[in-house]
Amino acid sequence: MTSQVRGDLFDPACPTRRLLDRIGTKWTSMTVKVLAEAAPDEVRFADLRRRMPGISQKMLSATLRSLVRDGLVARRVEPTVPPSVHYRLTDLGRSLEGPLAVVRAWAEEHMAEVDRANATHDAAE
Amino acid sequence: MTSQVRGDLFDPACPTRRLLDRIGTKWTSMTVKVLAEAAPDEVRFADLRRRMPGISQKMLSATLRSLVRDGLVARRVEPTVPPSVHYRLTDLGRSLEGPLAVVRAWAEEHMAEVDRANATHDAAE
DNA sequence: CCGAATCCCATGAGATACTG
DNA sequence: CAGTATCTCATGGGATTCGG
Repeated sequence: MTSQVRGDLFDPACPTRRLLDRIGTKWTSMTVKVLAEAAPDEVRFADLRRRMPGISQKMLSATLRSLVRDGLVARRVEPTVPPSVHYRLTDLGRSLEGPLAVVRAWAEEHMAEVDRANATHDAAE
Repeated sequence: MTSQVRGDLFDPACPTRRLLDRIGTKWTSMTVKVLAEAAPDEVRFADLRRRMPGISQKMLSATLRSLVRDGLVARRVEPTVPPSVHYRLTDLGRSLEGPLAVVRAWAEEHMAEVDRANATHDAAE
C-alpha cells in the first residue's frame, strides 16, 4: 500500500535515500564502474581487486555481497580447486550506469568550483 | 571516453567519490530538494526544519553549514532581534538538481526490483 | 530564533589473521 | 583463490542542553 512514486524524500523508506545510502558507501560506485567497463565479460575476485587499488579483501567482499544481495551483480562460482568466482553486472546493475555517469559528469565539471568555494570560505574565517 | 582503466575514480581525490560522499550523507539531497522547490525564494531555518520532518537542529545546522562551505547554498542573516537566517540555492546548487533528479528517477523506477532481489536472496538462505 | 556544545551510540572501514 | 572473523578506530547522526 505504499504510495511510493511521490518523490517523497521524507518517507523513511524513500527510494532515493536508500539508493544514495548504497551508492554513497565508499566502494560501490567504483565496483559498478569497473564491472561496467569489463562488461559483458565477467571479472574474477582477484582481478577486481587488482583493478581497484587501495581496497581491502574485506571491503571488496562486503561490497560485492551487498551488490549481489541488491540484484545489481551476479556471482558465479566455478567449482574447481581452488575455486574461482566470477562477477558481472546484471541488467539492473547496468541500468545504474547512466545515473552514475551523470553524477560523474557533474562532479568532473563542478568539483573545482566546490573546491574554490571551500578555499574562499576557509580564508574568510 | 578518455582513459578508462585508470580512471579518476581511483584517485583518492576523485571528484565523483567526493561528490558521492557529500550527497550520500543523510540529509544533503533532501535539503537541496527542499531549497530547489522553494527557489527562487529563500527559506528560513525554522521553515526548513518544518519541511524536513525528522531532522534535528544539529543535523540541519551541520548540513547547511556544509552546503554553504561547498558553495551550493547561500546564507543571509537579517540582523534583527531575534535574528532570522535565510537560505537559498546558489547557481552551483541549482545545477546539482539535474543529476539528483536522474538519481531519483532511477530509484523510483528500480528500487522495487532491488527489494525483490533482497527478498529472493534472503529467502534462499 | 538560530545554532553551538556535549554526550552517546551505531555503523563504515582498515589491518590482520585464519579456513575450505 | 576467495573468502570469513576479529579488533580497532573514525565518523555520522540523534538527544539534550546551553548561549547570543
